[in-house]
Amino acid sequence: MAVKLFIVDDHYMVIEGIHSLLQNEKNIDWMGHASNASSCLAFLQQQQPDIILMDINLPDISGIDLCKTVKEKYPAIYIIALSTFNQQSFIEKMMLNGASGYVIKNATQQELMEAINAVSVGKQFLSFDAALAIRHQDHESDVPVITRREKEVLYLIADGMTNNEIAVKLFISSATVDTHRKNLLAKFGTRNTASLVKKVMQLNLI
Amino acid sequence: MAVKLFIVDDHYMVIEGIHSLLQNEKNIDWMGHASNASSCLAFLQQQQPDIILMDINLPDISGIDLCKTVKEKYPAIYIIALSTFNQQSFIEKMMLNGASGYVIKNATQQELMEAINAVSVGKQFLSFDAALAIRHQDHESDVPVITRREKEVLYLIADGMTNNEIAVKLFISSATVDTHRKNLLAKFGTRNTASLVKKVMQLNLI
DNA sequence: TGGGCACTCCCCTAAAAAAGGGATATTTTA
DNA sequence: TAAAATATCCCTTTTTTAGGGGAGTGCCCA
Repeated sequence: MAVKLFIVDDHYMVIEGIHSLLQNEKNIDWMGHASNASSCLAFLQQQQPDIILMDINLPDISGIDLCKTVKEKYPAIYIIALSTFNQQSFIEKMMLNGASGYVIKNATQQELMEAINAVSVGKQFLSFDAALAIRHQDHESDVPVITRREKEVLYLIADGMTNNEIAVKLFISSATVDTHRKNLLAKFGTRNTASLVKKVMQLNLI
Repeated sequence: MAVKLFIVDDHYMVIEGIHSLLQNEKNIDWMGHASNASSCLAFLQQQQPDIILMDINLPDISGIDLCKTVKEKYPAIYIIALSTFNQQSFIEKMMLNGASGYVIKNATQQELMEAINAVSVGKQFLSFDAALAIRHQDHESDVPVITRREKEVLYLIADGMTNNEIAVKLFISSATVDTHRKNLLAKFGTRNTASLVKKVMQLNLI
């Protein structure tokens, strides 16, 4: 039985490329494509594919959020994330939000078919390059647990405010802000504000 | 006479998409593709196409630099930049480096052919969406122009190094590093390191 | 009910950065 | 070639951080 496939990607050339790669596959039933999240959701109200190939970068809502929404409304649909090399950090979130696999946009026809076949029977598929990327990420970026107050202070630090300014804003002493700042540096294992902000941005906490 | 076309893009799906879009065009002579800058340059030593469709994001050298190199060595080759929506800021640089046009990766077959036809007779082609995009960019996210040295210093600052450490690393005085730091703060319109790093990360310069 | 945690505040010193200023080579480029 | 941009260096002063330390209060929960 053919797998009903739908694609969400804002790049027409990518859609055309995938279409071209899969046009000779007999067990693929090409249902069409959407170029943004909202038209994808509109389509799903009419028909449901078995598998959605979903880009992470979409013009309206991010693929990460769209993935979550789709899985909540249609748990039976399997989602394969489509990603670029530079987006490894998002892939984990995509998987957490219910994606069953991901392939990188320069995957070959063979790799793409492997992914579709694996996912269509309920397995997970992680493309080799991306799996490598995630492993890298795993042992160098364990997100520390920070408290509510620390997070507040962190945001204000990243906005360029000094301890004194933050103290005024939060109605606390600048000594307290300093303590929070020290704890943040310790928790993130960073030496100074610059590396703290960089790390926090990389972890997408801001 | 057929236009000899070559493609440089690191995403196989995009190449396949373009190939598929153009396969029925009689006046296109598909010469092949490269997935990075160095294999593109290697190819050009053997054969020269009339037009290169060149992605801006390449794994080794940026398309912007590759464009410059190619135009210096082979001025007769016309280059059309391939871009994503988010990369409007680079397009201008691409044009400055000798590109004759650009199309966005979700261009239709018709748009792509218009671009190729225009460029092959020496005209410029600016895709509508991208032209709009450039106008948008102008007033909402002006990425400041920073020098090579400033960029080096910026990276090291974001890595948490102090002026002294950077000075040792770059074999310059810490006073010089301080000057670069001041210029960076001024150019990005930020008050301190924290907001500088945040802004730079947001602009995807790191 | 007592330990753990979050939040608050304070002390100290040394280091670093921010914010002014100015100056002089060198390299690019128009 | 001359102007412009870039890279280099130095000065002062003030503000801010970093890195130690300790310490009290309130809250949750085992």
